[in-house]
Amino acid sequence: MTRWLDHDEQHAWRGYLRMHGKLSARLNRQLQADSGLSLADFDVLVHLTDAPEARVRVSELARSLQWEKSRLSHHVGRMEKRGLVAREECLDDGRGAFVALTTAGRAAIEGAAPPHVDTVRRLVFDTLTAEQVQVLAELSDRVLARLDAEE
Amino acid sequence: MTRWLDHDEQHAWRGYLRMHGKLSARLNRQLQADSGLSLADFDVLVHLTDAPEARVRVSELARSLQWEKSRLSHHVGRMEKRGLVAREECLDDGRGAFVALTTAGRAAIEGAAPPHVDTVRRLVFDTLTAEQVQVLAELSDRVLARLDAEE
DNA sequence: CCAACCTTGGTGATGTGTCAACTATTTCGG
DNA sequence: CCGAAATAGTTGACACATCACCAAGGTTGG
Repeated sequence: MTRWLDHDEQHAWRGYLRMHGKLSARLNRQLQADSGLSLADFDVLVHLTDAPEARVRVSELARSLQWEKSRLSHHVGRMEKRGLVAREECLDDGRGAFVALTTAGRAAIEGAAPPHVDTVRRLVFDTLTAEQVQVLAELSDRVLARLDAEE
Repeated sequence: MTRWLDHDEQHAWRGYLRMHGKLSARLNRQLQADSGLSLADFDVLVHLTDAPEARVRVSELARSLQWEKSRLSHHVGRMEKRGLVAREECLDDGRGAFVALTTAGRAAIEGAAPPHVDTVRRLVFDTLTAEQVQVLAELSDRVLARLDAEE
């Protein structure tokens, strides 16, 4: 028998969905307007700058972004066309490929990051108490663990 | 000067993004597999069943879903093609239109809701403490208020 | 060695979201 | 009343996500 959500649960669930919807829309718009990047572009570029030689194997990138490989492949194709990243072949493994940060890509992320972080801070961290942030982290980890456990 | 996120903030932020990504992907997949509906379809149908005569003006639906009108228009078009909803003209206002629930649409939502709620409960509410749920609701309201204030 | 199999990565079709431009109708100031 | 502005909704172009499938290179057991 299905147990429906009670009043408080419904409040929490609807609030969460609503917040995420509006928040991500806002962040996307701001990023797009300030730097011409989408959130997805931003994530890709962040992962590349974090890498030792600013290049990462496609499958590793997919894993750390938690993206499907085909999504990443399409996305990298579009970013490549815009000059933000470049594909490089892998000598060790003929099937493999690297995604590498270009100069333009580095410039883009360096320009995009400060206003983006400012916005996140203003909308989220300056708005919440330290305790709320703490609980958000715990709660996320917990749901993530549950998701992983159900694989 | 940009203040970067400190360690705890970064943990919370990354965790939240990761959780939302995986959670929504999972919910979408489950709903799709069980009932052939997407989360977006589901939301539309829920709002229609909540309405007095199971039909709502397009702009009101857009407002309560917090969707852009063009998104809704496209989506309704696709749902109409699948027989889940029907468009009806509005006599009071020649520009206006209603979106109405069809019999097939009602059947779809009634079949989809129980397994969906079960999944949400299992992944989220059974996993979290009552206090965490409480904080999630508060925190969502707070960020939403901040977003609204910045209009 | 080599045939079956697995892994890496890409492709095309289709559904979905966003933006800007558009049509049709209503509303309202003068 | 008339014409400008506001409102309701649609459309087309394009970015994006997902699915099913494919191609080519690697791996391994017989």
